[in-house]
Amino acid sequence: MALAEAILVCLTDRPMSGYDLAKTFDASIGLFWRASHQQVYRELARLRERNLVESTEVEQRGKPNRIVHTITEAGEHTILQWSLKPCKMPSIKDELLVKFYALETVDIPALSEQLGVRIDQHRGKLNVYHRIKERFYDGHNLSTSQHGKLIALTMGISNETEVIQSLENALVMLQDTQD
Amino acid sequence: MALAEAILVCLTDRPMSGYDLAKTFDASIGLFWRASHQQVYRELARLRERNLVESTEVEQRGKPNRIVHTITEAGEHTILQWSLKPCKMPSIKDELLVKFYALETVDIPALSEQLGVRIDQHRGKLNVYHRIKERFYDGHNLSTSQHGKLIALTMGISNETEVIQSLENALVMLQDTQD
DNA sequence: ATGTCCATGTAATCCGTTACATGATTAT
DNA sequence: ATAATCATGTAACGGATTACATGGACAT
Repeated sequence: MALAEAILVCLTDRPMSGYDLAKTFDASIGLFWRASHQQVYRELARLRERNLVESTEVEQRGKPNRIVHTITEAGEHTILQWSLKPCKMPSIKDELLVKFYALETVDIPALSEQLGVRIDQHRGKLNVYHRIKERFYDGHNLSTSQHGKLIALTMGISNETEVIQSLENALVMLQDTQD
Repeated sequence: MALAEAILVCLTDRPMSGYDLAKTFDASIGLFWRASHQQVYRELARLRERNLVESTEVEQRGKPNRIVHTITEAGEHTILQWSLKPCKMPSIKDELLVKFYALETVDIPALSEQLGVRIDQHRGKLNVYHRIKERFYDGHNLSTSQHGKLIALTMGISNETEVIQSLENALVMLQDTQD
């Protein structure tokens, strides 16, 4: 149940609407924890019930009103308690690897193509990481929170770099099979 | 809905009981797709309804009877069709990275410890990969299916190796923060 | 005209986890 | 004695995905 905590973490930065949060889960923190807008709205309702966030409606002209959520002290306490508990290993579910596992039963040209697509997706992610790093975290005198984000980003970059290499290698190995 | 396909893939190797499959999802194919025994049993019931597997009870002495599931032609056709469709990107959910993202609000000694635990878990996985590779896939003249499994395993090994390195690096960066 | 952005949600379904339940055999 | 292994499942709950729904503003 770490979606609750991930949302609270985002709100330590600044108060946000559900819409803002959904976008955040599509970009920055979304690099480490994915969530759809439906999940975000549902979880926000729960957080409000548990008094971990406070919500106020803000009127806007020409646009729908926003409901802005602010973390409470109880919310910050929840994050600290959560930070003391051990983390689960991320659970692996990768169809592409299952297809390699089943190479005999699978269409190999189709798999090659899917490998290519996957490589492009990881290249895209790597580019995003690089751009974020250059824009926000390349200066000196980083705050603690910036430093943490930089560490996470650094892990993301080296991981994507490695994944791209090993997918490219797999593509070569796969083409060797076809001859 | 790739659990169905992952089960079918396992059954292309040989007919298996739910218990066998659960163990397989805890080891070999479980390196790329995790599933609990409850999931396996529920999905097997569905596969039987869709006529993608056939199930027969085998009597045993001194042990509970086994229900052995065999893939049908329709089941093999399902795998082939599935192999033509694009793969989803694996969805990322890593609490540890979220904690780095929230470094300001988090207990740093606790996070350090959790990093250590995580590093050990990945070292364990890497050892398992190496042992499997040495035992089963280090000879020559591999069949197509063995070749596919070797490719998947090779990706697993280089990924784990890289993850361990970047977690160790993160530990150093975290200790620099504390001074 | 068409589509995208803003902003909120509900409903249905499916997937995943945790706990419960049974009961004999074999190893320490 | 105690625990692990073999072997099957059910039940309850919670998390995630997909589709549906609304409606104005603004750009092409």
